[in-house]
Amino acid sequence: MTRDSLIRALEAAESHCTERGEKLTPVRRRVLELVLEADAPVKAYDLLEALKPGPGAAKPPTVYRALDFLMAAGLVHKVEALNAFVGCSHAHDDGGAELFICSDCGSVEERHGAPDPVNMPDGFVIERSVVEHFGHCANCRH
Amino acid sequence: MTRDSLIRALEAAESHCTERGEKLTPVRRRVLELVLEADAPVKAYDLLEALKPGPGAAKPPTVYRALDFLMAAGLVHKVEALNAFVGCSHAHDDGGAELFICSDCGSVEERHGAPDPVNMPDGFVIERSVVEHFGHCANCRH
DNA sequence: TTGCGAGTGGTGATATTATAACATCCTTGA
DNA sequence: TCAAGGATGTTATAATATCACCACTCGCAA
Ligand SMILES: [Zn+2]
Ligand SMILES: [Zn+2]
Ligand SMILES: [Zn+2]
Ligand SMILES: [Zn+2]
Repeated sequence: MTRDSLIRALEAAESHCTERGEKLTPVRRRVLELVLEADAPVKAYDLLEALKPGPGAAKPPTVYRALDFLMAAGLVHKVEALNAFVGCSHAHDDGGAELFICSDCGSVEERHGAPDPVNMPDGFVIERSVVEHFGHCANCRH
Repeated sequence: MTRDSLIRALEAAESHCTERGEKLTPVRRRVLELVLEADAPVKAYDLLEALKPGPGAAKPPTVYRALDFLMAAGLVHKVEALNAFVGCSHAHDDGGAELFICSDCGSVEERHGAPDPVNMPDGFVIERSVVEHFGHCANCRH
């Protein structure tokens, strides 16, 4: 992610929060920035490390609170199978995204609007879906 | 799961392992039994507790090794979003299953053969997919 | 102005989930 | 008999996540 697009993403996040009547506070903004800067899913404790140099050394709850907020706002997604987090440039409030994660380079592509499963159990109503595909991206195929 | 079907599942698991040239040892068998008995995804440390009464009190590695083995054999799946495990009655060696998990009662239904995603990034090759749907089963709809 | 209350973040402790590293035991077959 | 591999036991620790409590700030109403 280039410097410019990072700045644009942060501005978009700012107004996205405002629209929701919420505040993108400095801590939250900094965490989002770190997640967006990373070129692969990033771990909570790596964020913690990255925040250390700042004035108050951050503790775990600080990071997890920020991540919870950002996830609720649709600005960050959790990769469940990795216990790691990725930035989202779409800012969609609906929970679900379909993630394609390259096991070689760590790059993550996000897609939306997957159709409902074909073979759903009778009467089941989906509330939230976790869909994570692991494999090799076009750049990493040998 | 009834007593009878539990026994049948264990027998099937036994022969499934034999076919693969592997052994369903007592620890592994016991862990599989516990997972199959549960009517909801079960946590590793709950298994650990359940194994305690036995002769040698089990330690974490024991449980995780058994789970690793059972997952490799396709007898157990991990629910990534819950850090929990469910038994599989299909014994499919290919990694992927599509899970429908009721947030009310914890019941899990498994389906297979979901079609490839429609909107895949260009050139991406999927190796393993995690698909977990959370919602409400037919019994729990209000 | 004063005081309340919601929201936010700091802090120390702790809970939960998972693995590393090494020792022991047991089978199997040369 | 002995070696090799695999399965398990054991101790410790790493990695991930939450709890409980306090302090600060801001907006707002009495
Ligand atoms: Zn997204
Ligand atoms: Zn790649
Ligand atoms: Zn299965
Ligand atoms: Zn249900």
